[in-house]
Amino acid sequence: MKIGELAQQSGLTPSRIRFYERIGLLKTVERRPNGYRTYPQQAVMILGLITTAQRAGFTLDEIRTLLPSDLTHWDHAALMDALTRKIADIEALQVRLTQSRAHLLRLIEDIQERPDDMDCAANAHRVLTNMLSDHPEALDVTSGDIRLLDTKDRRQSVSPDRRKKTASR
Amino acid sequence: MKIGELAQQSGLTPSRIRFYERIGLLKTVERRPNGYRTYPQQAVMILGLITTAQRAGFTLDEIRTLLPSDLTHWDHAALMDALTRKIADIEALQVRLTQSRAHLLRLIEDIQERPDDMDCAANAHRVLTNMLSDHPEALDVTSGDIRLLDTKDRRQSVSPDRRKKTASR
DNA sequence: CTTGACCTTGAAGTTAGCTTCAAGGTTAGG
DNA sequence: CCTAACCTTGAAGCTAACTTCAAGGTCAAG
Repeated sequence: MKIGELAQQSGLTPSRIRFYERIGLLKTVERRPNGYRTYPQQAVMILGLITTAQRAGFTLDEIRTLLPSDLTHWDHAALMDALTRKIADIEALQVRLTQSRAHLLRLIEDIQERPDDMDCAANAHRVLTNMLSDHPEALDVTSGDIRLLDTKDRRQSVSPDRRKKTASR
Repeated sequence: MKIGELAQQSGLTPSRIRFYERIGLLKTVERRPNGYRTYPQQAVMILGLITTAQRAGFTLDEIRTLLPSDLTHWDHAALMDALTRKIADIEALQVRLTQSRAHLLRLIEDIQERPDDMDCAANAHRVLTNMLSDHPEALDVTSGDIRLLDTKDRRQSVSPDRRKKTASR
């Protein structure tokens, strides 16, 4: 099977498949005399596996370390471990989302609850003050590193702009 | 207040504050004769507001369009609309996470449920087949664009690698 | 009058996961 | 023989939200 056909059958683009090969997620495949890649039927399954894992929140890096070159020889322990940790990540994210949602709902209520005798400017100030004093860290779940989330750990190492919450509290 | 002090009080880095100014999220501030930026006390609140909004899942772009130059003059309708939509986004993501979690749990169970008379290779194949036939689109929530999620709409326009699910199903 | 902690700027780097481009070789059909 | 639809490669571009770098100005203390 040439790359175009594999693309059709897997639902991915050829560029994506070549990309996966480049980063070592797919092992280098056989070539025809003319240089064209030739894939075995199994490749469809591997690609399906990869996209499924991605949807479950695994990064390509994680998938690469878990995927054995031989699909029948998995590292059972590592796999179970990864699955378990990913579930924990998802749960942490769920907690965070629940809090965010609640926070937004409270905010909406708070905005609508303007006392009759208060003008918009004062109300804006009231709401803002409420909001900023609201989450005394509550939302700071600083969750695990699940890639469904944009949690790129923005902490710093040792660098020019080295302060960030130096003092206070 | 100079930028360093604002950084301390807000918990952000100076580079980040300057960056926010560059992209038009913060309006250009006053300068001292020597070129240093000078911030009013209010700036702390604005930055707090921005980071809070970010944690709730708003992108800087969204925040920019919602933030009025005068903190006491909000576009009430647009704000409510955005908040409501963000809540919907969060809920969509929660649905997706619940499905992912369930999927992973089922997978773990499935792996452990190996029939006594089956070897690991065959079990691997069984599990894989199960998994790939499992989600007949169920996980394809293709949720809203909440930035907590890595949902960069990978659909294509008109391009070289123009096929992606041309036929099938 | 030197040191070091600030401040300034514009440009380039980072991460993840791809896509797009440029410049070409191959092949099947008419 | 030509054309269109494939295939190849390496390099560069994209997005978001920053950070880092280089090269330099400012200022208070000792």
